[in-house]
Amino acid sequence: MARKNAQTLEDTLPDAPAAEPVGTILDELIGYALRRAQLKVAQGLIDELSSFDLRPAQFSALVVIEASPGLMQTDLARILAIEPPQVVTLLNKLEKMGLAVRVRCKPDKRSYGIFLSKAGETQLKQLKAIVKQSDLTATAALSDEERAQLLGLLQKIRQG
Amino acid sequence: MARKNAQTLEDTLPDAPAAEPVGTILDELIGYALRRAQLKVAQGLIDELSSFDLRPAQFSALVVIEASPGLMQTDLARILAIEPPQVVTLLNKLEKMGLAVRVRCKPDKRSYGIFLSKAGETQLKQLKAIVKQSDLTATAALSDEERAQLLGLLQKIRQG
DNA sequence: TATTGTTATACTCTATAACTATA
DNA sequence: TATAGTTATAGAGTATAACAATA
Repeated sequence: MARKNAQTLEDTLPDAPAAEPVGTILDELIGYALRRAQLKVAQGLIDELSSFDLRPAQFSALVVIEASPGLMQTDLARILAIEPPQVVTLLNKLEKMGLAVRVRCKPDKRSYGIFLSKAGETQLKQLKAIVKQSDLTATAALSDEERAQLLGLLQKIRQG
Repeated sequence: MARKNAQTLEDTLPDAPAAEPVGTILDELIGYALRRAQLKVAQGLIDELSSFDLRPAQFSALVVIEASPGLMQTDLARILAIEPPQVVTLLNKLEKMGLAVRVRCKPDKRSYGIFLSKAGETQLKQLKAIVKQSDLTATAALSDEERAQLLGLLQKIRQG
């Protein structure tokens, strides 16, 4: 099936296209390997979270809010490395779902404190278990030691 | 700077939000670490390629075409894990830039053979050096041995 | 009937500029 | 004047359905 072209113009062609770009510079690029691995892991997560009508970024936001209750939207934007307008959309969704709330309670009346609702706290407990399991499933080819290694290497890149 | 909220409603709050989601489940998720690392590496690459009016996917396509000259658009879609309509847009751009050509030369008259132009081959040589350097720069925090380790782990995930 | 390439379309993500209300 | 949040908008990336030409 993979041998049906390149008979006419070039008959000195290397080989039929493989299912993956093997033997090219792409194999040596961390960036390309990152993209392909991230795509795969993210897809599993997206599938899992879709049952809850949530996206990965929304889950991350819930986690960050739980860890820093009362934080401002600018904080959330900075921590998640997204832009303030994206935080607005994201929080509107979480508020509409009853998982988080904006509370106008700061000395600075321009800002809100962001908190999880009781329902949000409960939901997040369940979500964390599901997301952790999804992460393990997507990386089932790795041993626990390899996972720890990988986390360390990725964090070096992020901080370096 | 990181200590200016949470004085009113909750004074028993943990701590001011850090610059990164440290101490949460996000730190344990391969998926999250992948996303953040990929974002950083990709940004450097995008910046480098923008001088050539190219996107990362277009560079990848040039590499795959060089490795399998004469391949069909369906092959390219499968190898790069993108959808056929995206291949159309991508190839239109590469043809317009004079880097690649569609040649109607197959026994199957529905398909095209895709080839690099002479200019494309020349350009790609230069691009490969630049992209490789960008990849090394983005992962400057890693040793050569760590890079090889990381590549191996990422490919395990992709294939697993 | 199935496949190659294409068009049209839509939905998400991302980024920026401009507005408001506070400071 | 500067900042927090918001709105509007536009550009990519991604996915699907439907079509024309060919098999």
